[in-house]
Amino acid sequence: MQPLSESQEDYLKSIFQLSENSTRLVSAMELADRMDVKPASVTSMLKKLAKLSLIDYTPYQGVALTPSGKLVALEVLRHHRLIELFLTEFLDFGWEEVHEQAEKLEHVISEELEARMAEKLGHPTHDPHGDPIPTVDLELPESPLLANLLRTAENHTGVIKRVTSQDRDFLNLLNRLELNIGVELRVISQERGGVRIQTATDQFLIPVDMASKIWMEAE
Amino acid sequence: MQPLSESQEDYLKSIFQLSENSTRLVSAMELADRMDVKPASVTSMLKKLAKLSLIDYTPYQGVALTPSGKLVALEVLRHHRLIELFLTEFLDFGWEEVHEQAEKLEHVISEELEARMAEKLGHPTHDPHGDPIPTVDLELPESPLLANLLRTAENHTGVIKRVTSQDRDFLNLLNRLELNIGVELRVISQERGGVRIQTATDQFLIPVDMASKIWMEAE
DNA sequence: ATAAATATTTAGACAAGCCTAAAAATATGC
DNA sequence: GCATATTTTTAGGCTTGTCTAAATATTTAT
Repeated sequence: MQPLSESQEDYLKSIFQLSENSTRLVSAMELADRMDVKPASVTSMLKKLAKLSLIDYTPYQGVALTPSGKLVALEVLRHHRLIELFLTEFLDFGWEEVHEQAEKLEHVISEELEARMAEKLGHPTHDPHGDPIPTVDLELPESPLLANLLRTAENHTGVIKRVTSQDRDFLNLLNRLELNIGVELRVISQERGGVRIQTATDQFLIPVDMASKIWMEAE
Repeated sequence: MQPLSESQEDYLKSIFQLSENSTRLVSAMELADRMDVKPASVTSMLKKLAKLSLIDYTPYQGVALTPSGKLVALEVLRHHRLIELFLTEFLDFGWEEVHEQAEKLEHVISEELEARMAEKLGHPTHDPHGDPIPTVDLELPESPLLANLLRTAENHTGVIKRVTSQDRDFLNLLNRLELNIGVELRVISQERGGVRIQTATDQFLIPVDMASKIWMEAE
């Protein structure tokens, strides 16, 4: 198999992530939005990826990864997440800074460099945002079942396990609130405006759209 | 100034390196050879770089960097050499492995990542091959005067300070001969076939084309 | 069920960076 | 100094990945 372009890798990665939590097909619009590209561009790339048997593409219906397309996506994701963790662990970057760097680096690191980073990091299973890192065999590691903060029972105490956003401003906000991966908090109440929580030092009402990005270990 | 493409950066870096040890202009052929591209492609890129005021280009004569073109070249070179050193120091790569990785990474690391690597490395002045690393102000550090092994006096004892080749096979050969940066050797004799040297453990006749890549601190 | 709205695809264009082939300029050898 | 060889440029073409505008398909709402 010939090497894929960075753009092709990005499309496959996006298709994977858009379909990760469902079995439905991914639409052209979704891809266009996420990749910040016009729908017409998506269509033309989808035709190419289909010709390479990396996706199953039904015009007007949507797209799904084939097994080999999924492997490519997982490989890129492994690079991305190892890089993010490496940058935080060895170069003192904050979790809010590493996504942008990783977006570029993920396409240019060799398998050898991937392997060395994994080794130095002790073959980690999760990146600084709590996202699972595909194994060297390109399987997603078993993650404990997580529950969204919006669905965490009142009075339950738990630990933040994952934050599903790469938005710098949002992550910066969480930094200032000391709401990082591993932090323990208690849900005081679920309210129409969001989730009222108690941390070691403070009480906050976390607005719905913020809370929806925060995941706790399931009870 | 808008961001340059990887290709443009590569051209500027090559022009810099081809003209580093002389004041003469760089020819299109030289560039085509070094960049593994046809001369016609060089011409068309030179026109673009000239329009951006990154080079002074006289058709049929050759090309030289302008001050701003030189800054770009030094920036890329700084990235390249910091990356090489980082890979050897922190990820256990050999000096023969790092050039290829750095060729790709040099174009995609942020200024922030450059700064963190420099800091972790203690603001180094030379890379694993003994090549000088441009400072953060984009000036080449003062290097002690070096003498080519071919021009090192018989019976002189000195230390290998620089190897001006990135060829994997050549560097691998030097590894097996234990002829690395910092190794002390004595020149037994300059011969028509090369340089006969004495290391801690062995005697070798280093062929001319190998010796010409090896540099010793000047006497 | 059909009209209106939305999503998708097609058609055609463009920029970058490469190519080949041919023309033009420069350099070399006798 | 002229003929030949070499180098460089021009002209035109190709691929990748994007775009806009228009055509077509699908979905939604009445």
